[in-house]
Amino acid sequence: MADDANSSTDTIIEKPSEEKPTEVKPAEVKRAWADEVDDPDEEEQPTSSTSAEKDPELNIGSLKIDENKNTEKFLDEPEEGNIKAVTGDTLYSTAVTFEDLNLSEEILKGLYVDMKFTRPSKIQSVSLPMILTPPYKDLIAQAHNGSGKTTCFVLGMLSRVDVKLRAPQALCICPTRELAIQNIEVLNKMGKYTGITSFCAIPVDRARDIPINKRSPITDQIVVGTPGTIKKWMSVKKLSVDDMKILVFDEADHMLAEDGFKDDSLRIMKDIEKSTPHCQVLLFSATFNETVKNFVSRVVKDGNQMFVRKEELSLDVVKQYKVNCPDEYAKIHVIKDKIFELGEKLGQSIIFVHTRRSADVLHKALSDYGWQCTSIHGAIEKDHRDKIVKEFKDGLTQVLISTDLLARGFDQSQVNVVVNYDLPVKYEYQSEPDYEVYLHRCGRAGRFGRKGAVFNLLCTQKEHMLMGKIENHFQNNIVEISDWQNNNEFESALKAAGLI
DNA sequence: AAAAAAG
Repeated sequence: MADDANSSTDTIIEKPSEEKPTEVKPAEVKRAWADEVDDPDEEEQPTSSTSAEKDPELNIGSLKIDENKNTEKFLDEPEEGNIKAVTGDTLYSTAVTFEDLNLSEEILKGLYVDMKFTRPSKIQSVSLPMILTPPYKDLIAQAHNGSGKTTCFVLGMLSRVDVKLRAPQALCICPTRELAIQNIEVLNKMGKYTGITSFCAIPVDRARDIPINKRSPITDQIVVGTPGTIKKWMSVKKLSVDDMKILVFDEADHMLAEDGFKDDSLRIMKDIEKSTPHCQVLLFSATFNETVKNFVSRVVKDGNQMFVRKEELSLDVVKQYKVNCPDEYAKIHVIKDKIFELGEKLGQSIIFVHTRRSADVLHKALSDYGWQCTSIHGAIEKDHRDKIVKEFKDGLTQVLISTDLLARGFDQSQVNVVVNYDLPVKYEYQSEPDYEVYLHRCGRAGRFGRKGAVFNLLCTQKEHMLMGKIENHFQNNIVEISDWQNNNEFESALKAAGLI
């Protein structure tokens, strides 16, 4: 990463007349998310003269907002540490309010009334002007888990499509069915008053599937789905890309990784390029390792880029612990006696496991002890997967066992405990931890700056070694719980995490 | 020695 790349905003280019350009200010101050409202720095950052002319109440460049505005959401919001904006020759204004973005009345209504949003988060205020301002440059955006990336690309898609044109104009590609469903739900809620319609292109159980040749072409403006199904719809010409204006990759590092969906993603990108000269490409993720960062920077050459340093990516508000477990039995008992008994009344928990089989085994073991929980992985019937997720999101279940199916993107604000029953490892080198997946798993807790705790259950020498590498990688100290049977240790852990 | 998607 070019560390000096954050100062390239000196050239002003022609902007639409009603826009008042101000400098993109890469946040350089390190701070914990939850400190945001108490942080005196917030109010003392220099104000740019252009924004002062525009509205004396509005202090663009800092995060101060009109005091008449409801700042409730503001209090909850995570603060982005160290974003670097490489803006090339285009100057963008950061948005302090959603009104600053020239969003339509209909979209604003969806944001305020249905989403109950009051003000853009940091990533939103920086990236949305880049997305919505001509010449609609491509964008690679990295921001913390739970900081509101989905809103960025959903608003981008909603704003850029023409509701009068009954043809697909925006496409969002996700790594799992669950994420596609979640994104389309956000989209539909935010776009409720726009008249824009959407289509979810994901695999369904065969019993419910309508043969594709019997289906009519998609006329919805926005399509959200998984790579295989999108490719299938495109190949039979039921998904036209002729009018495509904006292409989004959610969890983009995984979508463009060698061992992820690279081939599918590039195929789709090229097919769109062939039939539409100017389709804006947006890549969003909380993680971009060096390899994939280099690759995506080549794929999306002339776009805007914002990255976060890896040491600042680990969420401070989500406290991480390592639990010494002498054997597998101890791991199960930690979950049974500590996570269930202490954690249950605190909210919801997700337990991550390495394989489908261990998900089944753990689920059965806990059920045999009489504990209610559910489990999800890719070998489960799709209708049932949807049901498990819905029950969990509706708060009907408290503990969900999952493979890495839900490691990325899954957004359930009530989750404040994550358990790594085993640590994620790289496929090629199983002695190397998968740092990105680790971070994504942790990110299931502490959504939008909320408190959370992660318990890593360690048994073998290898697991301790993996843990050490993770601590070293993110340069953070993970507190040890030495006695897995000690209630006091768990209680003080939960207390330190702010959960009790 | 994997997960997911999809075939």
